[in-house]
Amino acid sequence: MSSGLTERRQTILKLVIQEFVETAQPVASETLVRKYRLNVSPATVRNELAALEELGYLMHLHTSAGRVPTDIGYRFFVENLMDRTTLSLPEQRMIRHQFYQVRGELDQWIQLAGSVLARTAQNASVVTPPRSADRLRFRQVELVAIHDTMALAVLVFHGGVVKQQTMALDVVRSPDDLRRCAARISSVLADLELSDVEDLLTRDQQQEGSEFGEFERQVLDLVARAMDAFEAQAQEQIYSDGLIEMLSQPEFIPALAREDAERAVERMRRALDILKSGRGLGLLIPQALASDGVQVIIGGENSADEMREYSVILARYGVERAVTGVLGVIGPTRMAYPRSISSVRYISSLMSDLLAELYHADQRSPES
Amino acid sequence: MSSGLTERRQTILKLVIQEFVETAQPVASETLVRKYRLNVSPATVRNELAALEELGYLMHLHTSAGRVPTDIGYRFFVENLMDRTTLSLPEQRMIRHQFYQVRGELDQWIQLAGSVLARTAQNASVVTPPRSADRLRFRQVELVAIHDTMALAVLVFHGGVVKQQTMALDVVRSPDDLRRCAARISSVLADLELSDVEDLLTRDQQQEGSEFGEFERQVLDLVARAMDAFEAQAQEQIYSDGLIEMLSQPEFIPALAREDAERAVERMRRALDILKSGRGLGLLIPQALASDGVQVIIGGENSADEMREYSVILARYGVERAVTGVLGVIGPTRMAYPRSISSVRYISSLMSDLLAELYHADQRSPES
DNA sequence: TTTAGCACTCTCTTTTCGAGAGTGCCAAAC
DNA sequence: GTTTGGCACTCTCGAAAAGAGAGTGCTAAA
Repeated sequence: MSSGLTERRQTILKLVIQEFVETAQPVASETLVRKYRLNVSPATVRNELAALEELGYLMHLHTSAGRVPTDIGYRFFVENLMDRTTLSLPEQRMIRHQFYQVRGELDQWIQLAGSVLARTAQNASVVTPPRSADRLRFRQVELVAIHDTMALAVLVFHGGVVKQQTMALDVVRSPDDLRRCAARISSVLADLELSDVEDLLTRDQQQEGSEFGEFERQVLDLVARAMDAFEAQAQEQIYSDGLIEMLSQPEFIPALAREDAERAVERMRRALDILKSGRGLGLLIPQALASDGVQVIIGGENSADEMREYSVILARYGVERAVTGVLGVIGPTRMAYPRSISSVRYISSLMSDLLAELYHADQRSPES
Repeated sequence: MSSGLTERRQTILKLVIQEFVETAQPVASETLVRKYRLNVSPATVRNELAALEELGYLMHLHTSAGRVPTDIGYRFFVENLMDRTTLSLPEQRMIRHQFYQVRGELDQWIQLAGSVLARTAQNASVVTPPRSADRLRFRQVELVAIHDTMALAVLVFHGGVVKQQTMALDVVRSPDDLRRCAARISSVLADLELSDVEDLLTRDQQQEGSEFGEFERQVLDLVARAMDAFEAQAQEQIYSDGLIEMLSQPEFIPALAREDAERAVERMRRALDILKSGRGLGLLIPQALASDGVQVIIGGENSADEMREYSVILARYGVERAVTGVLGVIGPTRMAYPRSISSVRYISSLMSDLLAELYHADQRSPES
């Protein structure tokens, strides 16, 4: 009978997980003894493995196969057994340098974060753009003529959000004309939210003589439409990268995953779907947005059924009370947790620092 | 002996291709007779199939399998046999409506074009953003304070290209201060290209007292850097979509593609790589940019070896002498050419019209 | 408690075999 | 001369069988 998780069993569990993560093959008692020079015989290890199985940390695919960790096993590993490493200093330096090279371009940060995460964790990555918890607030608009009957409206919102829209002009307008209109709108709408803008529009429509010229109304409509579109899609945007890295994991290679090739293909297709649609992640992201530190969700711990074979590692980044986003790694449960976690931790703190600079908050994160 | 491509042989070739495109299975003589109610016996059809094979239009995987089209067969089909259809009017209307809904947002056009192409052709799509053949020309800059020590620079270039950059401020600056600086820079750099900007910078550096203040120089540097970055990445940007659609084709499903599952997976991985890296497309796109009409590249006609099993359908879109891009469909050679081609043709002409409006060119494309 | 020995189980691979599909060819029919 | 029925031939595909190998679980001894 099992008498709990003794020291030695923990050691063996740790070795099984490390070995399995490395080789993607069920781990046999003899392999452990040989590879890690344990001072006991395979038979002893077998007894311990059987105990670990009974305790729920390992499982057996069939009688004559080695052991494979369960979700519970991984969980225990992540919480208690794992070496808490950080990325090596040269790696950190290289990553910081890459971010430096795209300084000033927030869009690029997101892409870069995704690509770095994917490369270091050798799995897929997800990044949501930094978002303010507040509603979008208007700041100013610039109107630039592209040619006689077409203008570009550059809308700037609080928090540095910029949106551009082209608009048709009913009549030819001089640059001065445009500038004057932009200035007027900018001052009228300054600091307003979408609902305020809409109120203003309906109020103006109801009274007899409109306060605004026809063109000004056109611009106002455009602003309202742009804000609406932005808020509508704000929640859903998830940038992802590293598909190829993830699909290079043995789980997706029938020759290595000892199983029906059929299933490997089906799995591939599903993984694609998860990343493209964000289904299965939907709940996790708001959750991560509301939590501190690095979240690790292992396999079936995730409520979404199609995610039962995947683990997700997420961390919030950004500046609290100003803008926050989520970034993380997603891959098969057989994942190099220490490396993935440290990578997520590092990138999130780096991004937080970068954003803090931008938002002038001097609350540097502990790491970095 | 074969005596050329008689009428009947052409009919049969057409049927074989249609049947194969539909079912993804080698086509047998009896199937043709039964399904298309030919008034000849299977034996006659077999003779014709043998002749078509000798002429190079069909091939045989092994003795007792039906016929499959060769690249040459597809080529002849596309040039001579294919029904030249267009998308149905309801489809056209729906697509136009979708574009209308994102009017004014060029970035969205590109995404939408990709998604529509992928859906109608049930294959992957590629779209390059519209680019001017000319170098980037500066138009104006706006500086907006994000907070005391951070500003957002919105750079507007000719042709409606907008780029945003954040920049750190060494000292606190008032909105007026920023506006004045932006105005100065805007007028100094107006209509200049990258090389001009760089010249101006070095020239200013060489003379004793700089013409610009320290802050102004900082903004100038930023402009130069942004223009450089833009031009560097301008060529390479390829947006792609429809991966899932393509990978749902039988070629990627081992159960349906009668062959080693191993190979299907490998093929999947390669397809991914092609779309992500754009390798194998590299040459095709500049080529399409220099050609009129819809380009069809079938299988091995493409010089890139990894593309031997794929066909690419490309068309240029945009306004000649102003901005042009390329869009198209990519998928297995067994592709619904009529539909894909008409879809590429329609979307490219639609995008051309939209851009023409933007660029005030009244050269509407023939279709649409 | 540990360990050696060994039977047992299950998978994975290879081989074999038969069924089925479809062709190619020949000789007769039109 | 073209078309067609008949039929042998070829090759694939799937199922079944057999053998090898891996690893366990159990037992009994150290």
